[in-house]
Amino acid sequence: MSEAAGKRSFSRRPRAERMEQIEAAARDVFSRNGFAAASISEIAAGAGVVEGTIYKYYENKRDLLLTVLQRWYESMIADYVDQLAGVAGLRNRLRFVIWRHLKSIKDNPDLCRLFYAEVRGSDDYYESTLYRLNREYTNVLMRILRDGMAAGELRPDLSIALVRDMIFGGIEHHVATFLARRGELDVERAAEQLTDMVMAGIVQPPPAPASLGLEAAVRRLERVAERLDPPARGEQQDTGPC
Amino acid sequence: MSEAAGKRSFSRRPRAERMEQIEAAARDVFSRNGFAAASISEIAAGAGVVEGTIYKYYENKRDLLLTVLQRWYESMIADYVDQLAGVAGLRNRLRFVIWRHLKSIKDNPDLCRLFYAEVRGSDDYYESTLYRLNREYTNVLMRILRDGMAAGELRPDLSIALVRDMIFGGIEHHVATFLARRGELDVERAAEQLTDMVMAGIVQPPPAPASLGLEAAVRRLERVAERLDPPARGEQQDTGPC
Amino acid sequence: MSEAAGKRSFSRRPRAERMEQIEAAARDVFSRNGFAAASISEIAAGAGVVEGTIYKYYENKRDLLLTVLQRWYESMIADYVDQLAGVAGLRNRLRFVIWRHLKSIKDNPDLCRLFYAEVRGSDDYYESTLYRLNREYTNVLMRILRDGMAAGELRPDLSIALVRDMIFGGIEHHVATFLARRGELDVERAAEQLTDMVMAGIVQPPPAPASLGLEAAVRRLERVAERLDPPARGEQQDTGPC
Amino acid sequence: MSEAAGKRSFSRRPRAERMEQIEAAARDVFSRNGFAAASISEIAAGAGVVEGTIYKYYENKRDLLLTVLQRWYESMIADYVDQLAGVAGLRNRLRFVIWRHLKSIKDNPDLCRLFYAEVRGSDDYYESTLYRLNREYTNVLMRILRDGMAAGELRPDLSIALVRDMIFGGIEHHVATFLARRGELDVERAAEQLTDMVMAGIVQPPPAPASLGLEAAVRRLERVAERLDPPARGEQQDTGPC
DNA sequence: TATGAATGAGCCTTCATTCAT
DNA sequence: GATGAATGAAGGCTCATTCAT
Repeated sequence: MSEAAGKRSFSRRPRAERMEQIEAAARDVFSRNGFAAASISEIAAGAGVVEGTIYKYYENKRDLLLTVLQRWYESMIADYVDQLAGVAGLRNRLRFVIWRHLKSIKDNPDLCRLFYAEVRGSDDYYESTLYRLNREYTNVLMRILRDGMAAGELRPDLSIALVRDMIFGGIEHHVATFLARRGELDVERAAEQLTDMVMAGIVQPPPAPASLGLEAAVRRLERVAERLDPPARGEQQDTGPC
Repeated sequence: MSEAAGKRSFSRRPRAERMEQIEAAARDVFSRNGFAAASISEIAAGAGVVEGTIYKYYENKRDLLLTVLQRWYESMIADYVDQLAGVAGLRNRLRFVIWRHLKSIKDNPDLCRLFYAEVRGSDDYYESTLYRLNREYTNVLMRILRDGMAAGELRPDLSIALVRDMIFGGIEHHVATFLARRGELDVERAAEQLTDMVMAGIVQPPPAPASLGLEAAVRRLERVAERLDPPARGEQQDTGPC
Repeated sequence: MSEAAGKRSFSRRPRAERMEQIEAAARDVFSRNGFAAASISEIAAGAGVVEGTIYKYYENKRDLLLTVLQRWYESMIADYVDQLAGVAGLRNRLRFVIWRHLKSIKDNPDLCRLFYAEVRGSDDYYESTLYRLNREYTNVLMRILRDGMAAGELRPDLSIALVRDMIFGGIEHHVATFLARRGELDVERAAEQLTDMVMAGIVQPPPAPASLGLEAAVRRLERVAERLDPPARGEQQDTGPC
Repeated sequence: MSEAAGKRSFSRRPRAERMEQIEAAARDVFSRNGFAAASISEIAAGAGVVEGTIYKYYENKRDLLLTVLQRWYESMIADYVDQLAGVAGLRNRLRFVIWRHLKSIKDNPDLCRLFYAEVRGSDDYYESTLYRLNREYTNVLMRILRDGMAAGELRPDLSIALVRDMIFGGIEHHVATFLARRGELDVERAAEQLTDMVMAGIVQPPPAPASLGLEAAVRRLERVAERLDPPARGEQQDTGPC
């Protein structure tokens, strides 16, 4: 029902307007109360229609919720690829994706909460348009990763999907307290740190022990060479005692 | 279990035993139907008591859910620290934490789903015992990270909390399809990959400093060789000493 | 009334009509069982609607009760003032008020019992419309009393409110056994006696001032007679002149 | 059960003590919450016993309420007649009864409210001990009234029962706002006014028109007598001109 | 005598959804 | 297309009372 957006184009305008009214009201009420506590009658009142009218446009309450979230995702995707095109370099692109995701959450915590709490994890999600949109959305990151891997910038043994999980999962976990209205969210800082961590990992790169052994070996060779031919040119090395 | 069909047939039991019966039944029913669709009467029937009895032990339906999940968390925490004590080395410990978390999810996907879908994200969560247990649980990882940082094994500029978010968030995102009964979960593989990714990041390390040193050393050796025997032949190899 | 047994058989009715149906059924059920023992489902069945319909018109069970009693009060007030306008003289008006109140109780003992037992004395009563109606109702008496006082017919030192309490309280106490189905109620007799008692009090009036004056006058006449004809006979009587 | 207060005298002490504890707790809880909202478990907790124990002493919750109110009535009756014996004169005695009743209400508004709201008007009341006590209590007034009537102090045509209704009903109506915690209660003032009103009624005793006519007639007769025999002795009268 | 675990019957209420107008 | 009255199922929860221990 909601998918069939406008069959007869000559009556499309009022229909689209009605739907916008309803969806705006629904977004408000759902955001404020959550799905279960939201009532169709309140949404109807907010949209200036009666309950029955809503069922002319949406199959049921849940369809309305999904539609509201769909609109959100559509708006998020709209200029995503375009904007990304202006960002060059693996790191920058990765950071952009992370930053943008954090920003979307910060800008619409209520919708985000709805999505996390009411939609994702439910059985019908994987058959929904919302799921397809979500895949489209996350695929942007996947492509960046694949490109980076093809370019040799990323380790070839990685599971791209797992990297995606780590990024979106990490973000989601990070914003949990913010979404629960129990903490702030510093988008810039989190984006920077997450990008950094994802890129470079967490371990302190130790002075590579392997090359130390090689170094030592080379030095011994050099000493040998020096005995044969004492240093006289420009390069300095620490030499052992005689 | 459902033999007690007689009228007013008591079966006075110690408090703990009754609670175990009820909680077992509740775990089943909640797991099967989710919170909303679970009915107290079904739980009561499963436990072999009447509905009223349940309210002697639990404030309300939600309290019962939280208690069931509490018991799960308690059991997860029970031997956690002990087991971890047997694991040495930052990487191993990190991998153990990740592996164990994945394993808990794989072993109890239903409870896990309940926790994600019904509890976390609700308003009362942050005041619940469950929240305290969850903090206790995640603190194990936090301590490992802090120790690793103190030992200089981890980069000192990290946000420990963000590392935790990335790990648990990454796991959660990764298991989503499994929890939705739409995919398998390879605990070992995921643990290994996640540990690796978290530790080392995703970028292809640029030719390590060691190899840089080797290059330099080789050049020096070439120069030595040139002194002994000016270049005349085509191929060069490192030869042993006399 | 209960013909509508078909599945999903609507019988769309104007709002007022539906409410009348429901209130009639409610009045019956409440009267028969009292508030607590009355069940919404029984009321709904009696009204030929389903339970949910009742909640379209009334907030809750109690609101329904209050509405039922409101209607009663409204009907009592409807022609009250008009009828009273046809009654002249303080005593007659007072008697009419008392008589009418007794009559209302006799005509609707069930509603009256409901009002006394379930509403008056509860916390929400003083905020209810019913309370306002009750004040309106009793104010009719108050005005009569005030008028009587202004006209000098009533003692000026009276507390009007206390007179009202004595009248309505007296009536209420008097009808208690009748309401408890343990006695009869003779409206005419009670109205007459109460009016009389309220008006004149209970004490035996000492020989009225008028008779005192008569006594004195007779004595004076005797003295006049003595002057004309000094006492010589035994018995004295008042004799005419000449 | 509660009526059989102490069969075996050797275990009476502890039994009586227990009952006192329970009744004290019950009085508190009933007073605070009313009958319906009072829970046996709260009463039990307040008395330091378990629910089951209460049923050893009282048949059921209502029996406990009636017992609590019985104790109150017993205490009210205890010294009633004695005190009244010290009051002489119909008016004084009547005022004492009214005053004492008002005072009892003021001292125990909660118990009074319970009695009015929960007991009186219920079906079992007329069979209860409480009813017998109440009759005993009101009979004190009835006797006063009968005595007053026999002594000629009260009008012989009164319905004693109706006078009682007017007094107790008037009091009850008057204290209603106080019991609803919405007004104060001035015992002395109310007692005085009510006594006065009951005794003397509300009408302004008019200068008896009948005796005025007689007076005038007598005066004419006196003027006749004066013409026959002009005034010369000590008694003064207001005489007309001429 | 005291305990206190267990009983068990019901009712109010909600609200998404339908469909006659 | 819009209306909005009516549906109707479903379930959490309470608490006085009982009775085995």
